[in-house]
Amino acid sequence: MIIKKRVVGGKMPELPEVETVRRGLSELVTDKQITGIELLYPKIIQGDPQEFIKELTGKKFEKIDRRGKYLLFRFSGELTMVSHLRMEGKYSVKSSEMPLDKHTHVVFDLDDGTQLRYNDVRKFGRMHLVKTGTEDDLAALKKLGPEPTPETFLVDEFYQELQKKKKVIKTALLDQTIVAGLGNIYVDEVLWMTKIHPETKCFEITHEQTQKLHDNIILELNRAIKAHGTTVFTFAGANAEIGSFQNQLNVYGKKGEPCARCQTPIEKIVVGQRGTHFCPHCQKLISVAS
DNA sequence: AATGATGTTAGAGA
DNA sequence: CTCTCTAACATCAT
Repeated sequence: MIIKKRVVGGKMPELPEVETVRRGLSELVTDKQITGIELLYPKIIQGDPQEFIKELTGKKFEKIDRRGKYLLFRFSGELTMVSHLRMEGKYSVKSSEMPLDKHTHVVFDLDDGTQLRYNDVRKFGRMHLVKTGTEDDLAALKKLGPEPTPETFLVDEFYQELQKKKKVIKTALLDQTIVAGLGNIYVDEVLWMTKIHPETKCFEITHEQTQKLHDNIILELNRAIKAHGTTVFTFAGANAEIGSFQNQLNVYGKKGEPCARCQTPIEKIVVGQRGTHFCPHCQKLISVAS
């Protein structure tokens, strides 16, 4: 007996966590066939739940892709399930013998006696079934900015976008339309790395700062992917913490602790209704124009 | 005990 | 179109 159950997905599904889930789940479900689906909380499904069950039953997992924080499950029959974990969504593959967790909302029965289970305490996650190739027509994916890779995320375009925006940089980086994948944690980290105050107006950020910010976004997300995000994998009842990125955070959740660069205590404020951590010494607000 | 905060995003309203 | 605020929901800390 090796692995009885495995939970893939942690509490912080930003891009690195979603990518970690994608990689972990790919190994667990690829080539398996869905023999049945139970919807314990049908609101997770966008569109007609009965149609969702009917269409996917009998289909086989071919691969899993990712776009921003969205998982794209590719099935036989030209079907794609677009899945967003929102705040606390998690997938697990377990034997059908294992009791269901209290917050399991969707169960896919697989042809090897296991089940792919979707668990989500706050029920914010959503799944959407579309014909493969039409996923970009979904409003959510259509407006998504470039993936944060050197090939797709271009400094000049980034700078042009920022120059057009009147809102503050923290809010802009969170909204997924300029660049996809950053969430509250990595935005705070990346702004600290680049020494930009989170309330800096986008149009006030210089080209040089934009270049550094761009490079740091790519660097930081890749570092986090390498550390497997903060994902917790569960092996046969014993927890094994594989994701280790929380050890590399510099400001998120560090209120009152000394800044790693200058020892000034990290402050926590609210920006755009989101908790925001920064170093008041390293990240000065240059202009207060509003 | 009641209130506020918690990783996200769609949708409403200005 | 852009921007801001709230709702969706459960749990935990204060």
